[in-house]
Amino acid sequence: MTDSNSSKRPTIYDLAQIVGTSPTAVSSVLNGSWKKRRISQKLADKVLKAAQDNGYTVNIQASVLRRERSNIVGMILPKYDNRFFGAMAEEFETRARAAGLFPVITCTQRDPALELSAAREMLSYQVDYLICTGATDPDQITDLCRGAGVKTLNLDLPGTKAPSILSDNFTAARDLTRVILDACERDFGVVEPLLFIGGRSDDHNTRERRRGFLEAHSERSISVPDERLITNGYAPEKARHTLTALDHVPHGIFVNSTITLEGVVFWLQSLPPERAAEIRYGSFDWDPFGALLSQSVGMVRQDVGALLDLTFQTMQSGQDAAEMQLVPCALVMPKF
Amino acid sequence: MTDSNSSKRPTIYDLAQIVGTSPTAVSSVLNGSWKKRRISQKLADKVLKAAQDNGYTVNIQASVLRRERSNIVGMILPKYDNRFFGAMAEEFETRARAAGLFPVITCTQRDPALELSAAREMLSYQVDYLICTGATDPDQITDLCRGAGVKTLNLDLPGTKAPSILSDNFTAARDLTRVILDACERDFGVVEPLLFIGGRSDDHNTRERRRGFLEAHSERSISVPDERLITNGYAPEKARHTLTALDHVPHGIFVNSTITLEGVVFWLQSLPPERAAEIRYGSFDWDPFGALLSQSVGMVRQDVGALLDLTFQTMQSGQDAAEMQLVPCALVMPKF
DNA sequence: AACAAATGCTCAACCGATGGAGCATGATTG
DNA sequence: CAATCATGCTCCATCGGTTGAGCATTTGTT
Repeated sequence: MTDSNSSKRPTIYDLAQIVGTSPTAVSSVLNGSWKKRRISQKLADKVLKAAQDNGYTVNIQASVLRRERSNIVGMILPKYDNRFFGAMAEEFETRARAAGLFPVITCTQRDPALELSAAREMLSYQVDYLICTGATDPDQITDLCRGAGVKTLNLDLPGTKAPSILSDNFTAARDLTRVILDACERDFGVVEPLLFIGGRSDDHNTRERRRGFLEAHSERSISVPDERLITNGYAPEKARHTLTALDHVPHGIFVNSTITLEGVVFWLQSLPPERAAEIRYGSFDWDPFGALLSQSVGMVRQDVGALLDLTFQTMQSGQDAAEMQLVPCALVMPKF
Repeated sequence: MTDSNSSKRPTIYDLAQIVGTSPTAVSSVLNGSWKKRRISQKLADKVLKAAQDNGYTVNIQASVLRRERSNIVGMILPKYDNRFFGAMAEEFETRARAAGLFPVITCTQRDPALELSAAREMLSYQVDYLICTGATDPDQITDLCRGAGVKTLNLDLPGTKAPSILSDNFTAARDLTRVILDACERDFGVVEPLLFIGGRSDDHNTRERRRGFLEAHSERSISVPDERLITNGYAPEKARHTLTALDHVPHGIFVNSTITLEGVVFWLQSLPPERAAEIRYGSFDWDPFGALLSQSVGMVRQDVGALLDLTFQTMQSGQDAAEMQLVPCALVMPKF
């Protein structure tokens, strides 16, 4: 039934002994190449039963060591602390398994040094492919991996040396801006430049979103003064302090991330209710609670499924060129 | 500078050739055992430089295969979609790296079959230790791993065959219930049984929280009718439908998870404002947005840091007995 | 019956890193 | 000056699974 004496895990050599055959036969039965190797059904059955009975699990390390491909796909991810990255991780795992691959994810805390050492760790695992999500310096990682013959792909933030897949930040930001402008006009009869808050000006996505933000304003011939564009980081406290310190906050606010939104909402709650009621905001990235506040007029929800479909498609096609592919976002409107 | 010809990654054999020494010397320099092996500083420097120049990374597969310990610690996790599990994953990775171990996390979608196959996969990776977070059937996994000589630990949900580390759900739920009862009395002058919503009655944590909930009521001699205890799952839509269908919802609601809270808040937003203003809720598990709604009177925030400190401590002590250790939670009160 | 072809399996080398055993040197000691 | 010891390194077997080559034996063909 179970293993008799040894506390160690059974190997193909143990199973071979039990069944009375060679390790080669056992290996080929267990890895599925037995048909090609002309092993009889009868022997295969015996081996499978023995494996079952003895709780055999293949030693991936040994297996990968011998083969040329590891079937391991790595993903590095900045954080697990918001819905977007959480969904990316889950969907990545699901798709990898569906494709018969082994996913390995590690999170890098938005720290460039950690990103690099994480990439190195992935190489140690002999990953066949590395997906760099939201990496600060993806090109550096691409270089590192290319030296080891491993292809990479940049997800969510673009690089210049590997394929990049990201959301169409510009279009989504433009559409979201329109919605906020509409809401301000509808609810308060006001046509004025919105406040853009959150993100960093050196960040590709922030730049694209700001471009969409400005585009929607210029469509309506609204000019946006520089002080309405505040990109001093993602941190919630920063946003709250900024808003508190501002002597005039417009009716409409474009919030550049859910993490910044925390600060905005905190600030909102500190206002007298009649003042809070005069605010409308839209946020880039979706959060179930953020969407439910009454001042929320829309949220951009990135299409994680499509991003990852395209990622796997690109990966499996072997495409290696530094092309950028954009995926449309959904604009989620309040349900009531 | 970089590797000259081969697209393959350099091995210790390549470096040995480059430096003009033996693979053993290279290996011992790179893994730190060179002092003990009486390799000269001069040779060590040459090897390190060659490794640097050629972008060498150790082949974990080969290394693990040869050694008896892998230094890999596995964690299985139900989901990445809320702050609690996200924080668990991040803190686990941080602590593992700090201890010189390699973390591998995989998420199992609350699916018992996936949990088991994930555990099997972890064994394939030769993990030295497996942490089962929120597993539906942890004992089965413990059995599987024990057969392979791998110790496990149950985190967040207890098992009966391995050490279990979890939050003190009872105390936290009792304290949270007190706070909600207080709020209802203070704000509305009402003393009545609260509504308990969310979770499953076969789930250990839900049972403990319900026990705390009932304890707080009985302290005040409030009896709770059965229909006030609704544990028909965590899904947000379920909670919303239940609340909508209820002909009388009390002023105070005990929400058993942030995922259920989504449904509660959705329902709240659908009420006329004057009706919504008559509700107070507290929630088990913390979410930044959930905490900011005006009806929120408190949230239990599990102490992820302490949970993982204790986890690593237990792991490193080698303690193997099926003991249960409880970690106190924090009760986060609204800030305004 | 003679030969070819298919069937069913085993052998042995190998993947890359590791660690015990061992072998030259040069330095130290009685 | 032989014996002892420390120093600095190399050799080789090994971990467990994979794969090309190869070897009996059986089956099919003319």
